[in-house]
Amino acid sequence: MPTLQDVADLAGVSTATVSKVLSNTPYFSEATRQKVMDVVQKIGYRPNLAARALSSGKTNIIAVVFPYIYDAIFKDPLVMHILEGVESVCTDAGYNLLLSTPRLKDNGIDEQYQALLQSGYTEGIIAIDNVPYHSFAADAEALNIPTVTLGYHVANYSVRSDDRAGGKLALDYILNQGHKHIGIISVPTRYNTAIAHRLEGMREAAHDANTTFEHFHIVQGDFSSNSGRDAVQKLLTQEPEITAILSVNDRMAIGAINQLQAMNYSVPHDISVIGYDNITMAGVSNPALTTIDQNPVELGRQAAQLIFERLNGSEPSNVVLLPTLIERGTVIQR
Amino acid sequence: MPTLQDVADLAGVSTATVSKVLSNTPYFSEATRQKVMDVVQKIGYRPNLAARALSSGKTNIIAVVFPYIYDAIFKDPLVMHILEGVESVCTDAGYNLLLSTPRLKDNGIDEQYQALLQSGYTEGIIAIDNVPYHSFAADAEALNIPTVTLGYHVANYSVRSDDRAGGKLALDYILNQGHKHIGIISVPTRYNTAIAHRLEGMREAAHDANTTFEHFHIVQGDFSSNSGRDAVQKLLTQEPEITAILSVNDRMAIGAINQLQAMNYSVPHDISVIGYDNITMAGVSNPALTTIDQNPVELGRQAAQLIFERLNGSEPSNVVLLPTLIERGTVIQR
DNA sequence: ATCTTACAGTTAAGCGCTTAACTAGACAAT
DNA sequence: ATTGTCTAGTTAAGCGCTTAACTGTAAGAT
Repeated sequence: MPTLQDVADLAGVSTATVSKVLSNTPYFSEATRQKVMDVVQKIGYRPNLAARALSSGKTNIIAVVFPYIYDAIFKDPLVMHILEGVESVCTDAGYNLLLSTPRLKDNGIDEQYQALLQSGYTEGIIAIDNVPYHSFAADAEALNIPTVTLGYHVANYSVRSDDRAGGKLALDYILNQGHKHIGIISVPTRYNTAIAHRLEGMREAAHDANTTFEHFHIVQGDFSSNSGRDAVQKLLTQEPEITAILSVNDRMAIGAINQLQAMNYSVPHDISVIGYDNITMAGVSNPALTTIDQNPVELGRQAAQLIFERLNGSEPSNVVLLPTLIERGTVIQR
Repeated sequence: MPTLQDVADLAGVSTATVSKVLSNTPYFSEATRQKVMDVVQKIGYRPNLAARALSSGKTNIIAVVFPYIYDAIFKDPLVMHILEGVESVCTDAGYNLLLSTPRLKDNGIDEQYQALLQSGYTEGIIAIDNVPYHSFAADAEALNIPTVTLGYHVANYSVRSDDRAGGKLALDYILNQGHKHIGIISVPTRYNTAIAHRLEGMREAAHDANTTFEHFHIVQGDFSSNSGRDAVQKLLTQEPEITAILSVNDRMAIGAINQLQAMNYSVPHDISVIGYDNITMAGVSNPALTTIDQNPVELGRQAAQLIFERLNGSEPSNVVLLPTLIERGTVIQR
């Protein structure tokens, strides 16, 4: 593999000059630039990034951190869509993407993650950070690595979806369709701040509609569609008159629909269902699921943009994206 | 950030000794080992990987290469499951994962991908490589970077699912259930060698059952569930007596089911459907989809294992994994 | 008593870049 | 004629590791 030295020799200049030309640092003449670039082209020189990293600290690597916790992250389409957004911006900026999936250990520290942070490899970190009891982004910031958070942890430099608005949007919609007896499928919120916000939004919607959130029936699942099935059974024994079910994610909503159909309820005619996330499946389930879209690709994009702004020395402000309602076939007027 | 030199100074030994201790290279005494490790522990030293990479060529980075082509890879659950398997093995081996999504350019070369390959960052490459007209794995091998292929391209060092066996498995099953009038939803095979093999397997199954593949009706989709819907309509106008439909992926199968239901056919009573891939949705669709599972997580695992064997200097042989039939609710006896 | 051999550790070069500090010429201003 | 400033380039140090080559000691073999 050709080195800078090779280029310098062939072009008849010093390595410093080659380096300057390649990084567009003054001062050099147009003639020299040409000479250098010709050689670069000819021998197919490309810089050794490890050497550059060691010497300059610029690694051209952004790490995306997905904590490997309660839920298999590789099964979560939301995560993948975020990754898609991050990828597109990083690629355009000429950066490489490193995937880190730290585990939450008993002593609070994932050795490997810590080693990565201290390895000098990561110029910046984008971390999904919505587990209440540990912030992987904070680990990075502690080492002065520029970090952007997706979620609710660190106040500085974060992008997130407005889950409160999303929760409100969902319940507002259901209430506006005239539903009174409503069931909610949630998860234990200590696992997930985002979900807590969605419930807050629902509480707000209830209040605005002059009813109280406590009036509704709420059962806990664990994000899986099976837990959605179970939830339906609990819900219907608690309150057989339910006409609408809100789920805090689509998978449980789809599980709920399947269970309802198995119990010979018709969706939406007997019972309406609304989900949250707009996963692919929501568009092709039967009937197609009405749900809330967080626009996760855009979340990822914005996060990547924020990182680059930080790397360029500016102080970007947080971004909060508004979710949107996707009306499909599982909610009707009552 | 503390350096090797710091450790050496504090432990009262040379950097060479520290390096030896950390890499377990003989010769040093147990006493020295203790001294060094104590200091390492105390000041929280962790090696700078860029420096190590420059000096030794070992970067601790494996790149996973997903060509960004016809289909948005971040939407493909198969890719994600493979990634999951790769991740688990790499993490256990203490390696970091770099994600590369090269584009297929007109001149055949993705500058950024090429730059990555020549950057010295990647110790090994795992490439999904099933686009017939370009091998990204070959690009890497050309630069002497150990590569493992997922797919059909390079003969040396590859892991793949036995798509021929899978195709045969699917059609055998349908034929054994007594179906005679069969429709097949495929895609243009010049896009995808794996699909071509599945069709080959079906051809074999037909032959074994003393019928001919040409006897069946075959229509082309594009992997999307919408194209599955369209396919059903074409299929039923071509041959209204169809009692079973094979799709080469689950998404089209699910689209097909939705369309059938919309047309008031009952699945499986009027028409049986079998998919391929066993995506999450297959388990929770209604009725749940009978399909073929490639065990993609294991594919990823095996690929990672192969890479590490290559890095350790051995010459592993290719692995071919057998897919399995997942019997659920969309196929019945006729 | 001498020669090996094994062990414990050090010295120093070098991986391929970047960059601060320097040189030297050309031109403008005083 | 002197000083200052700008431009175009070079020299050389250094980033934090690894590793080949070397030194010195102690034990074992003859």
